[in-house]
Amino acid sequence: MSRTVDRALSILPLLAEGPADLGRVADRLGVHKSTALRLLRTLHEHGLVYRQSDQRYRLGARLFALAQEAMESLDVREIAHPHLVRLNETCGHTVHLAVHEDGEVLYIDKVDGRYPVRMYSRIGRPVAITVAAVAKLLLADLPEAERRAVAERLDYPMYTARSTPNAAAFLKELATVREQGWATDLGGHEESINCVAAPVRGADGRVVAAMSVSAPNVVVTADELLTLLPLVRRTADAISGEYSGRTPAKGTAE
Amino acid sequence: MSRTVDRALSILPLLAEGPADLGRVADRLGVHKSTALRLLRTLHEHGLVYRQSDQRYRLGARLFALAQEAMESLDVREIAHPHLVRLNETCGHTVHLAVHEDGEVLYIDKVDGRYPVRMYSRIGRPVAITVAAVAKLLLADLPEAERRAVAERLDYPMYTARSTPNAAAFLKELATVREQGWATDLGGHEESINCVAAPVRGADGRVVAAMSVSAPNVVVTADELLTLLPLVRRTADAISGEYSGRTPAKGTAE
DNA sequence: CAGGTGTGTTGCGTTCCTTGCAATGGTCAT
DNA sequence: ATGACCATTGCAAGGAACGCAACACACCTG
Repeated sequence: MSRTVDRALSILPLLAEGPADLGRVADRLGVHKSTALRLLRTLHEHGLVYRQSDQRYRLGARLFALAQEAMESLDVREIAHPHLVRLNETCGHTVHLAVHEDGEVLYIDKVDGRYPVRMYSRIGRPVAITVAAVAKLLLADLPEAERRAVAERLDYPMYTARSTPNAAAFLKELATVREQGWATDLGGHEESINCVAAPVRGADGRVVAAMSVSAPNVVVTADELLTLLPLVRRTADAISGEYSGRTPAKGTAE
Repeated sequence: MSRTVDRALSILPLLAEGPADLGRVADRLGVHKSTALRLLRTLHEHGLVYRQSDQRYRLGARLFALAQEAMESLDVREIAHPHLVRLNETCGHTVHLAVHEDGEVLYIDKVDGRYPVRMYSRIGRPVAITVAAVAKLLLADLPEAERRAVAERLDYPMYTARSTPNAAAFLKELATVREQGWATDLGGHEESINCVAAPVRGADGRVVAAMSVSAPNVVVTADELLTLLPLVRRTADAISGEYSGRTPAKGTAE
């Protein structure tokens, strides 16, 4: 909507790929160097980009601080965290918490399990939206029309043979998930990794977040992992209760 | 330098304080609502702000992803992490890693200790720059003129009775730190917490990062903590060696 | 139900800011 | 020294962002 701002902001993802010098930024933006320079300077003044000693530009410090503050204002995360830790201590597996935002699903918390899980998941990173159990839960809760719109818009990469192949299959899966109130990902992202997930709901019953437990095949089979479902659901419900103000949170004085 | 971009970027810290509606944003920026709307829309398109269900604006998802990627491109962090973990396992205390950027010092990694340390430190958060041991090391390495300039510009909040009171005292402390090649914070931030820190240096000898070990008085006295200094320095040196490419990093296959 | 107040949103003319060019200044090789 | 390459500056012209005012909409309130 605003060309100048639009260009300036386009610099950020560009720099996220790695440091770049002025010429490179100008080229990638398709603008004159002097233009790029002024944009970079403005970004620099706000601390969003940093000029390293070799004069190239990098993403800057303020970005961390902003992300940090944004993260903290997500109160689901604060509330859920101790529950995730407890669940992790009980079952030993990796636990994730994710939210939906503007057609993206992203992890906002993670507690690593005992067993190394080769998962490409990091806090703040977008989720493999077509296959992840948490994504299914979050999207399944959208109103019919929006769900359909999102499903049509997505790509369906075949990470494995069991990945969701297309929009139709995805919508069908979402219907199931919506029905049963929980979701799984059985080797749909990484061949050897299974997940089971449950929704966190707000006071109005809408799904505000989703949590999952992930474990590699070599440690527990999919069937064994499914036996954890009741525990996962109970944990999610506990978070829901606390989040919607029904349960008064015990001993979480921070 | 670019008014439009400048205004747009000013919205981000504003929203970091918490969600705000259009009117509020316009007021705080000192612009007309229609202007604020266009800026917010542009930010929204780039995913930097998110419009929540009550129509108010919040910081958005892309911010996390960007911060995440920025973090990953900091290769000191990658290299240092296993060393921090090892150090933490050895001594059991909380370990921090910090860098300097444009007059700010911020934590880029942290490994929590066994003993709960009531420290207001988070990854991505600015450090209490006038008292933190890591900050002293990073600033002590600046050229004389710049060091002086930064010192004059700072505020000197008295967190405790032992906080650095003013620029003169700070510069004196920096001189000492520069001389001895390590730094401490003995109750200068939190009455009951002591830290000891050592610098990580690049191939050219300049300080690129600093790491510290922090522990509460009730667990170890300041004197006891100081006995860890050789270990901390050795760890920092190991990171330095690996970072500057002298030591080939052992068994860190990702 | 009419009328008011608080929103967010749109169209448009004017102005000022952004743009790209060309020229300058620096730095590093050869 | 010389040339290549990069960042940086001043400037004139064109376009885009600005603020205004009017509209749309929801929510109270009498």
